[in-house]
Amino acid sequence: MTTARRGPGRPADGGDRRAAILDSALKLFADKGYTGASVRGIARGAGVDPALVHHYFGTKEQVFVAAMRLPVSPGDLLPEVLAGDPAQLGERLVRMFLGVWERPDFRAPMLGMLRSAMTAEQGAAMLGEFVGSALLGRVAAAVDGVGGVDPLRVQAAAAQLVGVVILRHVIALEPLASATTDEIVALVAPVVQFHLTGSQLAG
Amino acid sequence: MTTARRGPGRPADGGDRRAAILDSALKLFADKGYTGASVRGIARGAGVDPALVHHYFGTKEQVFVAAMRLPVSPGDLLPEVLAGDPAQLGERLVRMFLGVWERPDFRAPMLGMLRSAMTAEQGAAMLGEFVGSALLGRVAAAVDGVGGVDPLRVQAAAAQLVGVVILRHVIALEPLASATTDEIVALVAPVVQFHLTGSQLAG
DNA sequence: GTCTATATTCATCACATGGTGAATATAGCG
DNA sequence: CGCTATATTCACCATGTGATGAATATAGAC
Repeated sequence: MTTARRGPGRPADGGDRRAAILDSALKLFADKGYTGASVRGIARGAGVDPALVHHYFGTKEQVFVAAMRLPVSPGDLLPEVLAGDPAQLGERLVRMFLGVWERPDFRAPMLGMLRSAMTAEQGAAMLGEFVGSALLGRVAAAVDGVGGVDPLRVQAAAAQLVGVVILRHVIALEPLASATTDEIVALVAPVVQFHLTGSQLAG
Repeated sequence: MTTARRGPGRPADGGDRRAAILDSALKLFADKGYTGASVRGIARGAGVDPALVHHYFGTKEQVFVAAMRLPVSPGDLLPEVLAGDPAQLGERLVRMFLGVWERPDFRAPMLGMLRSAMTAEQGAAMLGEFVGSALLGRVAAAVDGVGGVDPLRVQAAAAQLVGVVILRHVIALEPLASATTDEIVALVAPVVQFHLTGSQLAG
């Protein structure tokens, strides 16, 4: 029996170590944020020497940006939401937002960025600026045709959504954490619609 | 000139080192969360040897609980909010909540707890349980007299408030971060009222 | 004035962190 | 075959971390 080699040198089996490292990094960054996750922990999770992490990605920061790549740029999802009857804008937005957070390939990196933004004060600014201009700005501009909406109103809508995600996916507060998407849409879509368009809100 | 002593032994001047440590700890925990703040950093901020921190408080965790003490228990503020015309419940709640976050003696510890809860997964559970049962539960029970409100609705209201605080005080997203309390109340109070009582919401 | 309690620092431990450079083994090309 | 590029680990380094125990100086009680 040829016992599995363990030591320096290229191994005979070509398991994809690089992918394993990315997986492990993704999970750890999502769970503990940037500072909470360690290169050694990532390596351990991938069953690999810490130096290999540096070999592939360079610095820890580069591991982070590599692991946080989203499968689709968030901005690319917006047109689909913004097109259509403005009276259902709120619902479409909430549905897309919650849906994206249900997909593991989105949720993990977004959790990582969110958790990191809460601590690494520099990351907070970056994320804030991105979300603020790249996403909220486009929503604001698209809502009203010409004038757009008061940015404060858009941010109030964003706050409602961010709050739901934090209570649901970070704090895991019950029953919110186990509610269905439809239940949450029913509660939150009218609020978002109200914030964005000032519509009446029926209970 | 009697140069200020520097070295071991009790100093002649009796500056309140203990309070200085608590101050420094509060600021650091608020800025960086539990794991991000270090005992050495706290000591440095207080102009003091790290061992003195341990001398006074024992472990880092005990420093944390000592520093996170709020001037008033949040539950004690609730009765004032819950009493009065139910039609203005949302506004009273939002006003109190935002007001509390403007007071530095509240904001610093709450930021510390929030930032820590986002990382130290154990802290998230604790905070979630406390907020969930001690606060939201009482609001839910008080709103409708007998039956109370669907907890999901209460948590949707909480999400709106939490989201505002995070965008305003953690991410510091403009213009939300610089908006006046009254502006935010105008936007958010109707939403909270809607969530809690299902009232109509006029734009 | 002596004695004890307390405030403060120093020296140190054991361990984790991010990172580097060299060693070693395999793959793949000529 | 030989040569080079690559994958992988090993052995370190400098620094930061929470924590402990001893040393030293003052305060306050008797």
